[in-house]
Amino acid sequence: MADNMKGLKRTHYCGEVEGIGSEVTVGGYVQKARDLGNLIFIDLKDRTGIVQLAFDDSTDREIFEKASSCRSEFVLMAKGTVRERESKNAEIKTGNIEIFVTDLRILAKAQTPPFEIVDNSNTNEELRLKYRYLDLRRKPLQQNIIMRSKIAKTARDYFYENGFIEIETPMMIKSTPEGARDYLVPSRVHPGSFYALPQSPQIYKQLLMIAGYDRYIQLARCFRDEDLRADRQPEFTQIDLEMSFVDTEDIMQMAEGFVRRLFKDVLEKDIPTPLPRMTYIEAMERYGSDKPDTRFGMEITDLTETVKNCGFGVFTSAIENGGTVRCITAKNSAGTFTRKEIDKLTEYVKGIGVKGLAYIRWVDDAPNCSFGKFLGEGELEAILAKAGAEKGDVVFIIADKKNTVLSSLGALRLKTAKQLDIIPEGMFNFLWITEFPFFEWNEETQHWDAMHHPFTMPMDECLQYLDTAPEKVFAKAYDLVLNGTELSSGSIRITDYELQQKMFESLGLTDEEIQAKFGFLVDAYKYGAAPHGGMGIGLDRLAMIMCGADSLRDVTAFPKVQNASELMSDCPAKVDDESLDILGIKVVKTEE
RNA sequence: GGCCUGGUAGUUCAGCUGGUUAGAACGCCGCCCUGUCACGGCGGAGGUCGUGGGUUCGAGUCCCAUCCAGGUCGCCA
Repeated sequence: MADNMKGLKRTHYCGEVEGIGSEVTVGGYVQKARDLGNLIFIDLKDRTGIVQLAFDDSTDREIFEKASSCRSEFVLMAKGTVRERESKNAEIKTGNIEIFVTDLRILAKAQTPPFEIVDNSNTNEELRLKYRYLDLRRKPLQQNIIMRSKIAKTARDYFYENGFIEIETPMMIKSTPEGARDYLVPSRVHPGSFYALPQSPQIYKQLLMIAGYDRYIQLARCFRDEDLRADRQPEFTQIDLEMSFVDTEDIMQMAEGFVRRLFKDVLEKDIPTPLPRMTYIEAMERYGSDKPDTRFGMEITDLTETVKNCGFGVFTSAIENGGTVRCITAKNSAGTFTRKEIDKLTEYVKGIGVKGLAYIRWVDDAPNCSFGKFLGEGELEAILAKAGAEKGDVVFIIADKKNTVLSSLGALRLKTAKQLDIIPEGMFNFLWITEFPFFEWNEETQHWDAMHHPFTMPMDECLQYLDTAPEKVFAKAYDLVLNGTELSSGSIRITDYELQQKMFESLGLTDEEIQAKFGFLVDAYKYGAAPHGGMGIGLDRLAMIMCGADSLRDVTAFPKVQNASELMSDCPAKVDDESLDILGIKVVKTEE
């Protein structure tokens, strides 16, 4: 039987013990016990830090015996006198003192954990996730979770101070087949009918604006049944907000105020505002991405004019077919990008839909050009000059349709930068991306889709092209990018009933479809709505970047793994037939 | 769904072109130790080499399949 806490009350957290000569009581987990024979030291930890417990020959024998039986991760409560250490430890906050223990309780023994619970654990993540409650005892993870809490608090503080009202929207809603796949929840009362978990509170927050709540905020859980990435979990949290009587500028300013406040309060960093802005088109042209990482250069160069008359058929035929030829120049990379490494990069870009990768690798005096034998006199020099290449550089060139060239060079830019390790640490580069195209041509279905969502307001000057030239319509949409990660996405909404109808028509939706999918929302706008818009800021991604973590798993208490299961509880799991019967569900296909 | 990487004591890893009894460090257990803090010393236990099949006189090692995990493309209005 374990001891109890009777007669003891905690006076201090471990990391906060002070006051030589005073009597304190602490509780915590054994980090490490050092038994020197007639002298025992125990490092006791809690979420605030570590304090050393000391036992020697003047310690009561019973307590001493108990101390010598302590093992890692035992849960203890100890009462004693704070005294100066004979030899100090500058590494820890409480390194000058120790507690000479006069009462010790073993509140719980602990099995030897399946992995060592230490700060710099190298243990396989699969195992740590299976025993997540042990992994969460580690300091780095505790600090991340605590920082996440501070971020959430700052968000509430800031937006409450600015007149926002926190309102909860439902977690069980109607499935809308647009966008990501929904997680479905079967209804018992209506067999064969399903709720969906929200991908975002989008529709509800717009309804709240119609209802006159003016400024809304919610730390909203969102769900998307799509494959995971390091920066994508199937359930995640958004700092979701919406404002009335505003245009783009007002919302961006509000968001910038939040960013400034957040980094000041949580990281004590000054983020200069206004934050830089870039249109979608400029971002694509310069970085090949709608979420460019601007912490390093290596921007895309257009070689089309330079090579349009050159002897290399791959380039000229791409241009003749309306395509383009562009490149990125990786400075001082010829040592890293050997022929073998370039072959790997070629395979990589082929995987994202490009036919090939041309390169010029400039080592020594003679640039090694993959298409050199097709070039006439002076042509190689012209390309190198245009690309800004010098000795030691490698130029990567792709010729294809414009969109393909830009996005593949954008991907290559990131990959090569990571390989070259030229992305600076400790920087926080924010960037607004504005003026998104409203429509996106869908090759599969051969019609125009909404790039953002169909309630997004077109820019005022683009309304004239709605019927005639959809490609010229840009949206009042704005994404906030941080270090190449899409942090937030927002827009001004269409508040005009007639315009909304027109947008649906342009997207090829029939009246029946509109009514079935968004009938209640469309109807609501008949009753009058102030101009409004908002955004959703990814709390998890924000926490990940602010913590310097590489994965959302490091800032999520109980994350899912790549196949969307949770290793600790082993969910999702089958349910018994009776439960299915009640729901009127029959499983016809199962994974073996 | 595609591609890439990985899976060997509790943990992190080594194990060459197939060849005696599969090793190391840390952890764990026992004994010793009065100023440790990566304590130290001595001793010990611990392995179906992810799983299944195949090739071979012989497989941790080669081949096929499969499972699990990570990364990524598709996907993510």
